Amino acid sequence: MDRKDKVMEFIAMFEGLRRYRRWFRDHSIPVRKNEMMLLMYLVHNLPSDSVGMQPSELGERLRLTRPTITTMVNGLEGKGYVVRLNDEEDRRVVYVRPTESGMELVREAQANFATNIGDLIDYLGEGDSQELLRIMKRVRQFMDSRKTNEARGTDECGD
Amino acid sequence: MDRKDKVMEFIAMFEGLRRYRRWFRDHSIPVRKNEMMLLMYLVHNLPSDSVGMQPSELGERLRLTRPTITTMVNGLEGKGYVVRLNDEEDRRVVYVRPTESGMELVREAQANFATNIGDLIDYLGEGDSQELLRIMKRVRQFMDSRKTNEARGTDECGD
DNA sequence: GTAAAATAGTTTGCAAGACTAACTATTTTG
DNA sequence: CAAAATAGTTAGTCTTGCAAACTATTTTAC
Repeated sequence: MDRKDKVMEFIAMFEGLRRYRRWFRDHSIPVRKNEMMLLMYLVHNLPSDSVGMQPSELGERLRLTRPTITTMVNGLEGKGYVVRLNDEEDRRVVYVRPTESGMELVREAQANFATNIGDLIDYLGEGDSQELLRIMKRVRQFMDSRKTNEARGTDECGD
Repeated sequence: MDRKDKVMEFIAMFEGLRRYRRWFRDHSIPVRKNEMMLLMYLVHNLPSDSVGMQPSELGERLRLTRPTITTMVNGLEGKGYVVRLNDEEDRRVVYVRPTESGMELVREAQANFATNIGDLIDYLGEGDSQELLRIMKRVRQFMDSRKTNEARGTDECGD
């Protein structure tokens, strides 16, 4: 395959993927989709011994800027799905922590997500879905290294 | 791996990817990114014997609604990168066609895209990049079949 | 052969998502 | 201790994309 064609195929692939969230547009959930994603990330990736995750760390993990995280956390906090906790050592620091009701919301939403994404996993089969995850982790690694290189000298992720 | 974990991994994968476009945020290009994507699609997928592509078809291919396509075409037309042509047989129909300057813009932008995505392809290597495209085509197939099932009885793509 | 339905595209108005720049409050460093 | 750095927030804005309602044309059904 021609190099240029391959680049175009990659672009088409990424474009097609960007709108995957519509699969599980669920009007019944009481938070926005990006808030739901943040909450799910938090529930699944918060170490059990940890009091919460900092907005700045959430931003890095999800590739979003801090102001964006602030807005999302505001929404979730207003509805009682997360709480903000202050660090008494370093009073600049805030920890975000899901509440019981936040964890419950994630459990409910997961049935919905699992149906759609589960179907995809079934469709792909064990081999290809495993393989996809493996390769996509490498893509993510590439993205992260690229971001680090470009972030020199700027306040934040810089783009 | 637990089924629920796998679903979460897929979600994290998709989320991380959604913002891939920032790689080639190029402030020098004189159109919006979504307009650029439309233009690239048009230039690369318009059969050489065809006078242009209909907005409705563009919408299907790119998974966007017709009003969205209208807006994007307006932007591109205003800057002279595409033209609208009327079908004399069926006067409801419009064809969108890139101009010379539109094709030139795509050629220029491609150097930029090729650098970034080309680096990714190099990073992944021949095997994994080929494999990724193959699996992602299957993901897209799944998405398309899913969309068709849900679109029954609605005006348009329905979500 | 015309009235109703369907189709193609557009206009309008809006909501979600995410950004930058500028700000406050704290902590670290020279 | 003053200056720089860090964490988070606020304010304002831009992009993307949608749904609903509209116009114009063509097809269908009686």
